[in-house]
Amino acid sequence: MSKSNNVYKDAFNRCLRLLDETQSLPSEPELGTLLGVSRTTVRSILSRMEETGLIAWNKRNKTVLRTPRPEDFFPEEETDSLAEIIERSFMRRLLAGGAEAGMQINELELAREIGVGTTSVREFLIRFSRFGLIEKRRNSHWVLKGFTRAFALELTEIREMFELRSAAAFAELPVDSAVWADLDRLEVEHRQLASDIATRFNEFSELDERLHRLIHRASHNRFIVDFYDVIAMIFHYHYQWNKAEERQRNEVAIQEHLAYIAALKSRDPAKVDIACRKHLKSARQTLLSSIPEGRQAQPADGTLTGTFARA
Amino acid sequence: MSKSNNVYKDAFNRCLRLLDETQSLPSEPELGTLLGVSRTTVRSILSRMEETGLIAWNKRNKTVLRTPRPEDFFPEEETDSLAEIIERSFMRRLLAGGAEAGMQINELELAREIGVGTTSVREFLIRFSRFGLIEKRRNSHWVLKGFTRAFALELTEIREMFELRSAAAFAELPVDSAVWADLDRLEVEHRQLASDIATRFNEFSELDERLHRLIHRASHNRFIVDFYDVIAMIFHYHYQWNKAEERQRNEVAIQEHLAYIAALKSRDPAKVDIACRKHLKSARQTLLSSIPEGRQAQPADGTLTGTFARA
DNA sequence: GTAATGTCTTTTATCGTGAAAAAACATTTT
DNA sequence: AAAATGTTTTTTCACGATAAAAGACATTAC
Repeated sequence: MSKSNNVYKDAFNRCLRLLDETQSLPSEPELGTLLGVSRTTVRSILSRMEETGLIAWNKRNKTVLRTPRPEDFFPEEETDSLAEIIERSFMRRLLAGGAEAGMQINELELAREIGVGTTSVREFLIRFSRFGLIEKRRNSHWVLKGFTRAFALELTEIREMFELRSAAAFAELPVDSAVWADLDRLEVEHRQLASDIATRFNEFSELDERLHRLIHRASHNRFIVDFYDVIAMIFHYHYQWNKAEERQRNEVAIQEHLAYIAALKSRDPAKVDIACRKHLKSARQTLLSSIPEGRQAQPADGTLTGTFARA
Repeated sequence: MSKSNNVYKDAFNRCLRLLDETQSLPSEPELGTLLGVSRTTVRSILSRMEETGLIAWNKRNKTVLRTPRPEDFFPEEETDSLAEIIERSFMRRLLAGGAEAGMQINELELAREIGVGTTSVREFLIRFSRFGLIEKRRNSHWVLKGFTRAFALELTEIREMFELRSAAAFAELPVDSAVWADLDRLEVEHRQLASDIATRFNEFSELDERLHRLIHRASHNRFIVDFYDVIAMIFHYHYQWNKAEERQRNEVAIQEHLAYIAALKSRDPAKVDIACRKHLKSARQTLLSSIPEGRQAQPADGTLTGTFARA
């Protein structure tokens, strides 16, 4: 089947949303930058838009003829990259339970179950291995290390080390640095979210990631910045996994963030250290509480497949 | 061409060396464990040994008939795994000069030049990316970030953080822990090497890695332990790259190691901290001095190929 | 009856191939 | 002549296929 054209479909959908706002589209290179794709893909998009009567296209002239209808969009599920599909599928199996530490992971079976080629699965597993949840036996299978309490503790240990250092570096950034404006913007968004918490509490995770990434970037260390990918991945799935008291947890976290932001703005190392420690401590608690020691939940339905096999 | 049988060839060679010592070989499963391969591979090895008259093989009876001759061995270069071949080839290009930050890496070209399939190169690059020297542009090429001073500084920053913590954890290990025996053994080896330094100075790098890995393991943190892979890789190639004053550098390092070991054995946190800091500081100096700021050496011969292309 | 050997099956490692997407080059338009 | 469009080439991404290697099962030896 070779390669899916999800890049084209996704960019097409995003381009459709642009149509609402303007009467005519910009030049091809400009559109390419806007959508983050090559001109080749832009031209495919324009071709289809012309065919389906959305625009009239003649050289530099791309006039919008009508507003897009729901049926103009490609189905959402066709816009995901293979890597995303595999990751979701793999994580669902991992969190669905029955995936205990020490189990073997079978590339071929995983590929068959997801309905993709083995190469893509292999590449995914290699990329995924840096999260510390799986390990390769040379010339043989992968071993699941498990989403355990030990994992969470090791992860948070590094996180705390890195974030304390980054926060300290952040506070020392010159006052004319652009980060202070970014921080102000994040503060405003935090306040808005805090006042709308009843309805928008699930928007917190995105804000959370943005704040922490901003702080980590102050370290100017690629290993620290890259490590946030591990944290972000875990929290992304953790938020989906642990919905208990989500609203209350997020409400607390927002207040901690605001205190943290205030401390950073004070540029007082001692204050920064205290606020940072406090937030990290409760973040660790939240994560740990979602991983009961002897977690071995069985899947609710018959979904348990042979992806993970007893060793 | 599918897959090379380097696992078999390498295990065969290693098995040949066993022949010198014994009159008859152990059982197939035992040999498998010994050589780290499956019984399937063991049987292939035994078959060939029988064919070439090295052993007489009848069921459980594997009698050695003669000592192996040089021509019995497979050539060394046929025993390397593809991943090793690709890594060496890639690193040679990287260190040969002309590989400046920002350049593009071309998978196809790299594959062609090394004479392997693109899949293997892709997988290598994904694995290699965790070292922080290259970065992927989505749906597009890889970008070389370069073996620069900034890289070395970021690397050592993390290394120092991790090692100080590991060393502190090491000193707190109970006295009956097995690590103290390992440490004693390493101390002896260090002393032996120190007295033979004139002839064996190039054996230091292996000892260096063993000591640091032992210490890092005390952290009981997979991220810290795994990070040593990055350091090991860099130092491995760095040792090949920078031969200037190698003997003297290693002599100093051995003394620092011995002081470090003594500090650990004292189990006094303050002493450990001092010895660790001192050694890390000179390790950083050594690494930094091998990366002159404006390094842009051109290759000595016409080896510069299109693997790295100007952006 | 445990542990080896003998045989058969499954999985991993690697390649060549082809479509999607990017990038390079050539031509036109303003 | 700078920046767009039109055209061609190259590269990336993903698949199925195949030999090497691992693993499972059946049989024999002690």
